[in-house]
Order: sequence, then structure tokens, then C-alpha cells
Amino acid sequence: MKLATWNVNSLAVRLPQLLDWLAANQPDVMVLQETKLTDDKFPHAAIAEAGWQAQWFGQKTYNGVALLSKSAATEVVRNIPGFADGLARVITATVDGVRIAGAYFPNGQAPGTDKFEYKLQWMRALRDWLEVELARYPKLVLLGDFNVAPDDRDVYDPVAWAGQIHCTDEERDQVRKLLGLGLVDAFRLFDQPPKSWSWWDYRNLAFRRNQGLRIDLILVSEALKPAVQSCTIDKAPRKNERPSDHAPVVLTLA
DNA sequence: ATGTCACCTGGTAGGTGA
Repeated sequence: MKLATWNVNSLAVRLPQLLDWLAANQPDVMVLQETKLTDDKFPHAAIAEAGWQAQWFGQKTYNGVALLSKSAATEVVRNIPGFADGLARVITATVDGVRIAGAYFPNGQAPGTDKFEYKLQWMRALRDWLEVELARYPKLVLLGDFNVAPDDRDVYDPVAWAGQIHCTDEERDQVRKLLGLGLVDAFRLFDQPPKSWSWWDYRNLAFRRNQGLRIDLILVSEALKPAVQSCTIDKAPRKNERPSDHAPVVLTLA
């Protein structure tokens, strides 16, 4: 089983690239973030024609998530139950016996801002809800744009980024609390090339200089960990014309 | 170099968010 996550930064702009990527990679499940589409504009017909069913949950201008799957997605949940923030950030469903939560974590802007506090609150709510989900669905994957670089290995310049957004102790503590549920960062189950990033700023020629962060993560539950066969970042779409600023991350399960 | 991209409102640019 192959699962993937990609922050497409506008599905209206990136649909052709998504269809190319699906055709070339044939994932069983793919979650998308920052579709930036209201539900009536979601391109479900083009995606169905390519061979994937879709569940989607969006809003105007910001956020928006989707879950594509080869086989049917059941027990679909939108957002974090009990945490009503009105923003389209999470879509969860069961596919082929695996509970899959695709998430677009808040950016958080900067430490000390209201958006930063909201990010921490949101992460606490996600943790509390996933604890309940895991009890019911031991085979669970949480994947998406976490907007947190868990470790200094995940940052091209850890000194410059120390204490900055995506790299604060508070955000990293919240990621550790998610891992404390019995989840593991699948990317780090394997030897990886140093300087592996999933996001590069559009500015400053950051991709050319390989100045990025690894903020797109795939966490798997203990029950699934023995089945993990690989976890890789696909930099190829970042080399496209009009790329997303994020690269897809791919997990294969036995 | 606060250096790009995407989207909005309401316009032939400026603001917001990332």
C-alpha cells in the first residue's frame, strides 16, 4: 500500500501537476493540503477520470484538504471533532483497513502572536482526539503539512531558525506529544540523505540553494510500524514550472 | 533584499497569508 501527502498550494493552479504525479506514482491514498477551493469547485470529475475516489473539505482562499483513494474511503470525519474553528484543515477516513488522517497544521506566523497560540491549541486538540481514534483504530497514519520541523536535522540553518516559527520548543514539544501517543516519524525509520527537506521558500532561490525545512511528515502507529517499507521525499515536482513550494512525501506499507 | 507566489478586493495596485 502506497500513501502520499502533498501541500499543493492551490489545487486550481496545481491540478495538472497532481494528475501527472498520480499517473506516474499510482498511490493507493493521497492527501492534499491547501487546495484553497470551496467544495463546489473541487475537481472531482478529473480526479475520478484518473482513477481515484475523493473526499474533500475546503473553503474560500485558505486551507482546504482532500483525501484521494483507489478504493472506497469510509467513516469520513472532517476537522477535529469538538474543536470548531471553522477552518478546513483535517480530513480522516478508513481505507483498506487503515485509518488515515490528512492534516494541514496552522502556520502559526510567529511566536508571541495569536496565531501561534491558536497553533498550539489546535495541536493539543488534535492530540486529544487522536488518542481516542487510536483506541478505536490501532492501524493509523497521520500525515500532512505539520508546519513544524521536528529536529535541527530538519532545518537547513538551525542557528538562524532557532526559536523561529516551525522550530520553537513549544511546537516541537507538541510534535513530541503526538509521538507520545505511540506514533513514529516514518522518514526517520530509514537512513536518509542529509539535508532532506520537504519545503523550500519561493524566495531567495531557496530550492536552487537547497535551503529548506522538513515540515511535511508521515507518522504511523505502533501497529503499522512493522509494515513500513519505505518513506521518501519526491523532490521532482519542485522542479516543475510553477511548482508548489512543498514536495510530496511517500510511504509504502507491506 | 520583506528577494515569491496565490488569492482577495476592487483595480489596473495594495493587502493578507504563507
